[in-house]
Amino acid sequence: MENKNSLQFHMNMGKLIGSVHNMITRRFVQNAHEAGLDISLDQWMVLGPIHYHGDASQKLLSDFCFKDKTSITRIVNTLEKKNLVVRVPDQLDQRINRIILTRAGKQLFNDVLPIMTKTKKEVSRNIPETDIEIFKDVLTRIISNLENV
Amino acid sequence: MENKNSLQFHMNMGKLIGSVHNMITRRFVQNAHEAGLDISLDQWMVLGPIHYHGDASQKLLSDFCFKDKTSITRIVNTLEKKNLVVRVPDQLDQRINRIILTRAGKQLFNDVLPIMTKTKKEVSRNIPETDIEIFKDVLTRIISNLENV
DNA sequence: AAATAATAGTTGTATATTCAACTAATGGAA
DNA sequence: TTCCATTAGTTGAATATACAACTATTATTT
Repeated sequence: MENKNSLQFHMNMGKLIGSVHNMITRRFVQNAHEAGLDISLDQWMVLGPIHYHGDASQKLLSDFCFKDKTSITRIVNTLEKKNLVVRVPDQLDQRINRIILTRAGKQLFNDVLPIMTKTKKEVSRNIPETDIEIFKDVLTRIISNLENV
Repeated sequence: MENKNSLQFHMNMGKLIGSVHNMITRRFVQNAHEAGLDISLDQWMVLGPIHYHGDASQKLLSDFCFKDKTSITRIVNTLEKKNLVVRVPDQLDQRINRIILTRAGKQLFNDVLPIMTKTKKEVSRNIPETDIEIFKDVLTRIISNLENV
């Protein structure tokens, strides 16, 4: 583990991304927990679009979040169990579920916003804004490299 | 979903990193599968250090992979079930498991190396090397921002 | 030497992810 | 209009993650 090869392995991009992803997830949950809020980062990633859209279908959430429809099904299950959202069948197309925030869901959304801001600040501390921009740009390029193949 | 706020949400860093992480994981597994190999990215991330170190403890793997010791326990379980590694109790400290590659494990390691290279190439296609360097640097900085708090 | 603290791993519980296979509803083509 | 393909969502099985609580072993302290 002490030679050059191992260091190179250590710095592998996939591993770095995975580690950072896990760390951000953990930090977000911790910050939320300290504020007395019970929500995971993935639940938040789905709750956000539900809030902005108003009556998103699960398909839309799936596309928007780059998550499998299965994942959306299960996250919406969890949110529904917590009484944060409800599934309402679409009037015109019976295949579609419209996901609607409950009052508690709206409340939680507003409570979590500052947690998100705090987490973002902790994550990007001491990193130049220009590097953050390049960082996001690379992420976006990787997504388009892997998206439709 | 069509206004400025939603776009901003869409471009959220945590979400981007999560999406990219999932996409790379999926692509790696697909590439391995096409080559007739059955291994996940996380299994590979643990198998690599086992190979380089020779007789790594689970604690070392945990530190090295930025994964919880629980995760290591379970990934090693999986690798053991597949007869890729064995747990050997340390002679001096009975608390420690030494994780050793089997012949099949060494074989798989060598078979997977080109898959890793291929995946890396697909991921970083059309992205300038200088941007990749900044990208990795930002990832490393985020890790140190979140590591010991 | 005996009590206590620290370390290495495991197990239980809850959440998240993917793929494949499935149901149900919609839309188009013969 | 009937058959067929597509679309939206669910379910099952396998893998991965974190935290808390646990056992067993080693190290430290009094």
